[in-house]
Amino acid sequence: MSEKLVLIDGHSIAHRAFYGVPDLTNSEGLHTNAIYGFLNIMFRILDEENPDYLVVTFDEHAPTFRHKMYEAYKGTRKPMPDEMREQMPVLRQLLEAMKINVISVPGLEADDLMGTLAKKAQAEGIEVSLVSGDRDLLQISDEHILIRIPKTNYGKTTIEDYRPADVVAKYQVTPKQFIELKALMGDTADNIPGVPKVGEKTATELMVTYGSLDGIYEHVEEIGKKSIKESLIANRDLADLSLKLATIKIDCDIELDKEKSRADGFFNPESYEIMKRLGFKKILERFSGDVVKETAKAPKAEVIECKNIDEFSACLDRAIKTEFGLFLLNEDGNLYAASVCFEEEGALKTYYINDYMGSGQLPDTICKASENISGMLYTSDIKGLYEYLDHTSTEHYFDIVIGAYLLNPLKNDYDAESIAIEYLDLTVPQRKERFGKALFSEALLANTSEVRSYCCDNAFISLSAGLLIRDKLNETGMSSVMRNIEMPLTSVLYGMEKEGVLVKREELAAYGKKLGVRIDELEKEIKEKSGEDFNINSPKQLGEILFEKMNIPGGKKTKTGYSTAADVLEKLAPDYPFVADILEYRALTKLKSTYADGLAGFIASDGRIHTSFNQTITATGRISSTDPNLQNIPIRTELGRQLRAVFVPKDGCVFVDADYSQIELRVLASLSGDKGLIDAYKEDKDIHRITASKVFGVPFDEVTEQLRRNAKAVNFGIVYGISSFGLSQDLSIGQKEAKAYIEQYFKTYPQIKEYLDKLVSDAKEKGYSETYFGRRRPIPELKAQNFMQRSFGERVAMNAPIQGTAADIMKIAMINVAKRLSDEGLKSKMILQVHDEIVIEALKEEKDRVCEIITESMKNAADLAVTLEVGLGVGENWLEAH
DNA sequence: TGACTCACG
DNA sequence: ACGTACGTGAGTCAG
Repeated sequence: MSEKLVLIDGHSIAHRAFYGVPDLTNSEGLHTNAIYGFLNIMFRILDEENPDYLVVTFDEHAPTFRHKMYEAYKGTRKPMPDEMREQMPVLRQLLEAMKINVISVPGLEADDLMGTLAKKAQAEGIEVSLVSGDRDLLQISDEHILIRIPKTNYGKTTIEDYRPADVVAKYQVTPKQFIELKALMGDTADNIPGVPKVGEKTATELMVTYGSLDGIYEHVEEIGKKSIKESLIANRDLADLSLKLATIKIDCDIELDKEKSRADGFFNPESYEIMKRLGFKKILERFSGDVVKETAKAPKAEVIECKNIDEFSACLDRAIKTEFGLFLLNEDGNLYAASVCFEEEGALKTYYINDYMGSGQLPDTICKASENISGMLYTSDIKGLYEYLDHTSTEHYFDIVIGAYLLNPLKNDYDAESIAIEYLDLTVPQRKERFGKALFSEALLANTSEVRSYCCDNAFISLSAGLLIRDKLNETGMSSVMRNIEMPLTSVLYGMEKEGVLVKREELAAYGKKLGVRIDELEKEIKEKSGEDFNINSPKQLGEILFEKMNIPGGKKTKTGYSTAADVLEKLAPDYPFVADILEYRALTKLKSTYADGLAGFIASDGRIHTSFNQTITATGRISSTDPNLQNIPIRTELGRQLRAVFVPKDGCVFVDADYSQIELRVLASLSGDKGLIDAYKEDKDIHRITASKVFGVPFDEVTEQLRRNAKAVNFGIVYGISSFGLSQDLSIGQKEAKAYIEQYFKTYPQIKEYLDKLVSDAKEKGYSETYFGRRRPIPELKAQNFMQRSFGERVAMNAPIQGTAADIMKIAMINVAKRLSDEGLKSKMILQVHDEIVIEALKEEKDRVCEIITESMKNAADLAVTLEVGLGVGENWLEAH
């Protein structure tokens, strides 16, 4: 098999990446999107092709010969944006660290370099793949030179491959003719003038008819269109110049250094350091554990292994009087080992105890120590440690994961290793790199010293990063959110997860069975009507059946085929009963697989479902729920909401369910200070109806249902960061009409408009938005060049403070509810939260008191210009209570 | 693994 | 002109 070379046009791929990948910056504020996008494209190609050689070429900035020829004639290239310019040297530095042959020759364009290298490699019998964003290269495509043009859309990369046949198929000309085609039509981006009046269509037609530039001029008199003919004749010199400009050189004075170009050695300590600095976590995973260990710095604190539990206990007693990092090695309900890091005699020390097969007293020792902390405990994921810690108060606890989340809630995860990189510039191996897929119990037997190192690293990171994170929270004004909201909430959520919610297993099964019967009927009917045995759950197959086989109008969408989304199908359903069947089938299978069957798998041995409430996921400050998600249990359809009847209180209890009424709109009214909206709320009447009355100028009592619906949609839209398009979609009206509604709305409530504008301008200036309580959300999209991204940023700037403030209020309410239940010695327990709703499993005898507590706590969670109203329900199941 | 769809606020 | 509502999580298909 012949050898293979991948040649990458560095500048053009970086350029593509820069405009295709959303704005990214590392912790130093360096923009990284072009580098990141470049690497993704490069790795994608390398993974696909596994070449023997790899070369990346760059343009030198000095004007090149070909350009000079034209620049003398007219104009120059557009300058590179600063955000991209600053990335280029870093990219080259990284590629060089990866031992990649990076070539640039002053005075030579990347095209010419690549053309030459490709041809020379080909002459040696090497297969070449040439990667560029620039279609100029198509001219050197041949049977052994494949031109690959990556396109990045929505961060997703597709690659167009061109062999000569593909060039002919797409442009109707051979690669060689492609040069002349280009000479005729010109290319402003490449400064090729072309022949005036000749565009892509004319040029193609001429080339197809006469075969070449010379051919065209030989027959120039035969050309029918007078203006074209005249332009061709008058501009022969321009055509010749353009041809020279468009021709890529294949005879530059450069050789392919095969040894230097070997495609290996990418993942070494040097490149790891740079990737780490750039913050490319996903790519760091490509490095082997050995490289990671090599780059890891020497021990960060002296490690001392305790011989027995008493020794460790003594260390803990010293630690709890000061600031200390704690790490607990636990898995599957077992606590195996612990480490504690603190300053002693002027030096950082980490004490470690391995209690696997030891005294068994470790949990007790930890718990007792935690009750007597006078200093501050720093750790990660404290909610997962409350099994072993006293959690009646969180005053002396600091969770670095939550701290890091508050500082930047946009990250995907906050494991200790990433925090170490970001805040300490310290690389430690991840669990996977140290132990692979082994359980801790297995690793403790196989590799005790690595486990010790893992534990001690973590305790060290908790303390050192914790102190930095604490300081940064102070600097950013978020220490109050941390201390008064997030940390107290950890123990509230722990309690809710531990309590869980009782589910009637048999009724859930019966519900699923009932769905199954109807699903089978529908499936049979759908397959009969369509005359086809196909997978109804496959959007691809379904789309083809609907829009091709059955010829239903309402055609295309999406990259992969027809859209079969509900909003598309709903428009068809009235005319096609078949489509209505599909919709019903979809709704029922969703209910069955996600809820009936899905939830059943989560019922624990105590008959209850214990979800996870995640505190570090959302960009706005809401909590989320997983495994299972109990925040999206159906309610909007009758059949779906029946499911809620299987969530029940235990014997002797009822559900008390409280929800905020329009909390986000009330927050908006308060924060904006809009007199009209605040007064509207004071009237204590249907807010959407009042809005309709004011906006549409209709007396309150004469507001029709339709008008009220419209006003409601606008109210929602405002909270989402209104756009006329979005509103028009929601209401199925024209965009003009939607725009008129919005303008009318802003005329009615002028201070809302002022407030929203200010949110956007403030966020643009600061780079982040802020809730009433000081929680921040960075909005890098506001600086994007791309209109779409920037508009998104603007909507986010309007929505995040509103959604986030509402989330803060709810969290405060939950903390107060939990505190009062506990202070008053009540046994009732908060068990669920669904953003604006709380469910309490209340003892029947405590029910009335619980209703008072929850209502008061929620109403008084914040002091706003508008009262927070709370709806209350009591019932024997969730359906009844809500 | 990503795209699509759909459940909730 | 660009191509959209804000915030989530889970199941399924198809490559």
